[in-house]
Amino acid sequence: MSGDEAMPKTKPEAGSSDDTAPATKQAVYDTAVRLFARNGFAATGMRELSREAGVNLATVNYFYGSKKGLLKAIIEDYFQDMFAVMTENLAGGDPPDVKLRRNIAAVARYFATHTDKLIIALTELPHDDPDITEFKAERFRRIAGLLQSGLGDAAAHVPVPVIGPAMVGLAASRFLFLPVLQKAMPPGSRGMA
Amino acid sequence: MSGDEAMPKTKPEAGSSDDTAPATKQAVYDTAVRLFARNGFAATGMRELSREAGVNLATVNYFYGSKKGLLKAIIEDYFQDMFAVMTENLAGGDPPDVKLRRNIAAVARYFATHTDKLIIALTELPHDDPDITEFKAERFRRIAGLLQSGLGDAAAHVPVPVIGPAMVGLAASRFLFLPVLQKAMPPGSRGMA
DNA sequence: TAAATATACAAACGTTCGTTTAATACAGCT
DNA sequence: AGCTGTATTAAACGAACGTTTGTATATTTA
Repeated sequence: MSGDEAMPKTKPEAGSSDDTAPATKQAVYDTAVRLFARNGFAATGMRELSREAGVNLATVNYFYGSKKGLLKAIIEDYFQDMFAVMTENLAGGDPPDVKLRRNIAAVARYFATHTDKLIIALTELPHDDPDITEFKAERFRRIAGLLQSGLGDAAAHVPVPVIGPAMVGLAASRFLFLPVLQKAMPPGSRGMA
Repeated sequence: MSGDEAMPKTKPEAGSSDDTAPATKQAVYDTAVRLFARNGFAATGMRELSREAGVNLATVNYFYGSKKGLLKAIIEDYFQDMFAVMTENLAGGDPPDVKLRRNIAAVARYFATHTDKLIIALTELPHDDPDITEFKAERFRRIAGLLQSGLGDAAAHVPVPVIGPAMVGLAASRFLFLPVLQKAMPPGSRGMA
């Protein structure tokens, strides 16, 4: 159960969306990631958000145009991160299985360190605001294409429709719901469903 | 890839929560399941709900006390279904692996036929309204205990913390997100992430 | 029949929503 | 100093929110 592949890279990680952004904008962004992930997008109000961020109400719309614009900025950011991670780990001349392995490890590490963004990107998925759905769909396609081309001919043996849901299942069971289920179980117990 | 176990049962399935319920109450319930699953709980308004159900606005609170009470009724219903399915399929003197296999098959079938309820029970999970979270947690514990006791000593080899997330992963990747991801991909394409 | 109960309704309650406007503070620059 | 553009603010907007009230209509019970 060991390999000698190089340690897969997960990106140095800039603060979030824009390094030159004013502190106020950054506070809005960070607070939104936290609140959207914790309480859901629809359940998070602009006043709660601005209050928690220590920022004026109008500041949110000033920087992001609208509440939905703020959500899109977060999602866009998430997919840019994923794109960077996968681009880096699927590159090189290594055998496809090595590249796939280290890519999955890197993505899993990204999930673990950016769980809030993962939650935002995944949990509202079944709810179809056509606008957001299409926005996400376009990014999904690019990621899928990246995986497809990164694996080359080997993609026929590990097709995206197989590896894709597998990774979603990993993310869902381990990073989205597992912490919740564990919290739900009595501390000494050892079960969940 | 075949077995001679009996066909696992998924329950005859009553309409929903109460067979003696007035048509109005039933309409509210069915519409709520559909809208909550499609648009999310927080994003679904009482007026939209009552309009779609062809029912007066106040009727919802009359039968379910509050919007949150309606959500709880749906979740309660979902867990009762699960409890019934698992009780039935984990019973009997068959070897634990047979019981486990047919139980998973039955649960998967329930997921496939009641995807809306599954979405409602799972997607809002990471968002912690303390009230709803505790409500779900208590049901989770009962389900976990059921699996634990149904497998007997064999639960040590397939512990609930292993089989639980596995089933959540199955539900998430196959019944929650897969349809969305497929819809997001161009028809002729064959990828997703 | 008379009383009681369950169901359904329209209208309005007070609150909160996301967004917009107009004004101000404060840089950097000429 | 005056000008310019970015950043920030308080105040207000109409719309929608979940809930409550009061009343009307069936249905059941006695």
